[in-house]
Amino acid sequence: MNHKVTMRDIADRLNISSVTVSKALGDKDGVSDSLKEKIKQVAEEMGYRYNTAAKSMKDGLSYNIGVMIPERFTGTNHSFYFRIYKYIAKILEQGGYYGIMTTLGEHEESMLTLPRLYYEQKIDGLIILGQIGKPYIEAMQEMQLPKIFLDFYDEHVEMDAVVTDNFYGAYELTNLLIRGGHRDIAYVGTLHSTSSIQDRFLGYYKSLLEHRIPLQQQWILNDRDEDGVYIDIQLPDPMPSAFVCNCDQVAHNLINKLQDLGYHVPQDYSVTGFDNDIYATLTRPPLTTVEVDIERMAKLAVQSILKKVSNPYYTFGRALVPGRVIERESAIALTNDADHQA
Amino acid sequence: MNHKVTMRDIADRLNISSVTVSKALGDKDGVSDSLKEKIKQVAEEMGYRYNTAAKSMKDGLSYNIGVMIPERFTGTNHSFYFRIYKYIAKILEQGGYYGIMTTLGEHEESMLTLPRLYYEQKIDGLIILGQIGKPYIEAMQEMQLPKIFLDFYDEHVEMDAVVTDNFYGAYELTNLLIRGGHRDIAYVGTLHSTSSIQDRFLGYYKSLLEHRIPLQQQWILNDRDEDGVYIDIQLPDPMPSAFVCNCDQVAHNLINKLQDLGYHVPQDYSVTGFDNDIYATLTRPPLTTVEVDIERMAKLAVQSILKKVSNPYYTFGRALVPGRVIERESAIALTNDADHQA
DNA sequence: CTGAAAGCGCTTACAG
DNA sequence: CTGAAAGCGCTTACAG
Repeated sequence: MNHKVTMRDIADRLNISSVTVSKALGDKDGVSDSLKEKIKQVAEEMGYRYNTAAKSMKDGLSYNIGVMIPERFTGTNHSFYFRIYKYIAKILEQGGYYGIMTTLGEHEESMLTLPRLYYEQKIDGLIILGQIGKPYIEAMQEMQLPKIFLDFYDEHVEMDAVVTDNFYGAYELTNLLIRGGHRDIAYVGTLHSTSSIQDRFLGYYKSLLEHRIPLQQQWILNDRDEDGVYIDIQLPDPMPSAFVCNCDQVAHNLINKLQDLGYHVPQDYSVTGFDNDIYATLTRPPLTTVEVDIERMAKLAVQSILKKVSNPYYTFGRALVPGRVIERESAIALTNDADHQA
Repeated sequence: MNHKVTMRDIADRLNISSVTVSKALGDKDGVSDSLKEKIKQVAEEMGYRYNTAAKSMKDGLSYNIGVMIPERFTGTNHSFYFRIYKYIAKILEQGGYYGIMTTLGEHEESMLTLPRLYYEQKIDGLIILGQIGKPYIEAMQEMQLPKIFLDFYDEHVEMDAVVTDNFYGAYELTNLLIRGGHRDIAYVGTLHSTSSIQDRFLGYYKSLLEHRIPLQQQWILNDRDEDGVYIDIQLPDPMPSAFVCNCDQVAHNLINKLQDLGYHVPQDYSVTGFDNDIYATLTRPPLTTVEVDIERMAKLAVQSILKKVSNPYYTFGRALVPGRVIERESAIALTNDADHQA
């Protein structure tokens, strides 16, 4: 491996100063074009590679952004996390930054342990990807570091957040069902679990309100426990004609359960999902759902955090990324002759 | 943000030198216990955070390991990549390192563009996670950097690799089918696509050989094209009684296809997968498959790359991580009365 | 257009 | 046990 080539080595070879080499390689003014060319050429020849650590020390920036993913919620949705992290990493790289992912274990979350990344000044900003508990959110406030929430938010703390427009997506989905003649529509999701579940519920509720359909408490079905672990969904009695599920995976679980009981989807019951993730196309029938624009969320999150890095006073509140309803086969219009009371 | 607290600030506050602070905080010898305690306390009070960049410059190490994932293959298997990357990141962190993921786009792969991470000395080592093309593998040889392959290998280059014991896993799975009375067994996977597909095929073949069952060329079925994109699987005529698929997703696709044609799995045909990923439990019936020990692969990969960082001459060749056969419902013993010729 | 000096925050080797 | 000096590789501000 020999000794690594530095600007000084290039300078020595050309009998010039390292300052000039620095200027040339950084395409700064103050070097004649001919010398600049020569320097770049020699740098190439000698296999010079820029030393980021030196730059980092100079300007006190690591050029890394942390992405913290709470372990509690990754259990279910690997594909979403992988895809969005991939975009985040790629977009950061285009901006001269790199992403460092860290998972927040349940133990660290409950002990309010801040990430090592922070204590080692490894990062200039932090994207928190996925819902974390309030105590931890509060503990994080002491971190002297720009940070944003991605894919969730918390009203009790003034933190910038980038989220899908969950409210509007669920509203549109419910409207679609109502246009299809459904009036008995259940919502599947534990309301206090995450901001997404809550906002999707409210979109569903808004649609009911607009169509003057009363909200039935017994048609709000829990899908997970306090820890976000899926539970067996208790079917209500009487049954609705359609189920608006808070995510594709839950729609998948529900459809499996209905099918196991001998029902047919969508003939007996219409079911909708949310996210358009792997479950949307895997489920049979494939799900009518809302596609989350993962790439745009990643891009907005990266742009926002980088803006906050260069200006710590920059805030934007809550940025909504619109989704898109995708109609597949798990939901159909209600036919007049069918009677859906169990 | 004020000015960031440095060791010098702590030293000034206590009227000592920064050397002593460095020793105390690094738990080195040469500071009295009482002073050491005092220094740590003041550091805490002042909100001191260690500056990794300075250390990096000092010893020429970034304390980052790159993880390169070729984009060409991530399309299919997000869950695997997410899980293994999560483990890699976690285990690196335990070793005082951080992971930086970078995807290798198809364009970069064909243009033989080396990752920016390398040119910026951002990493001390590189884990290449997922099959890449030979030309790129060769281009990578010029990188002065410890690197290992994870989840694949290439015979033509002497590179260390950590892989599942694909050969043995497929061998055991095929043995299981043969013990169940199957003798007409097809293999599903495009042989020249990846080392995993090839090795799993060879395990299948070894099992046939041991049981003196001739290999039938028409029972080796392609599942993807040159670019790794899944193709429609052409069913052979005559049909076998069982299919050994090179991965769970392909088993999933095959089962769907068989079911669409009106066949029943496993009553009409037994089908096995490989990986025990999300498809294994999603598919109906759930798949008999081989569980890949992702955590152990990640751990071994991290240990190996860190060993190579501290000693560039360390090599270990090809490390095999054993898998584990999991019997579910997609494969059953052949009953005597059934006749499986189409 | 070119370069000597200083400094970013730490650590190592050495002197007291 | 404590600290002054030097250096890691770059860049910025200033002088020539």
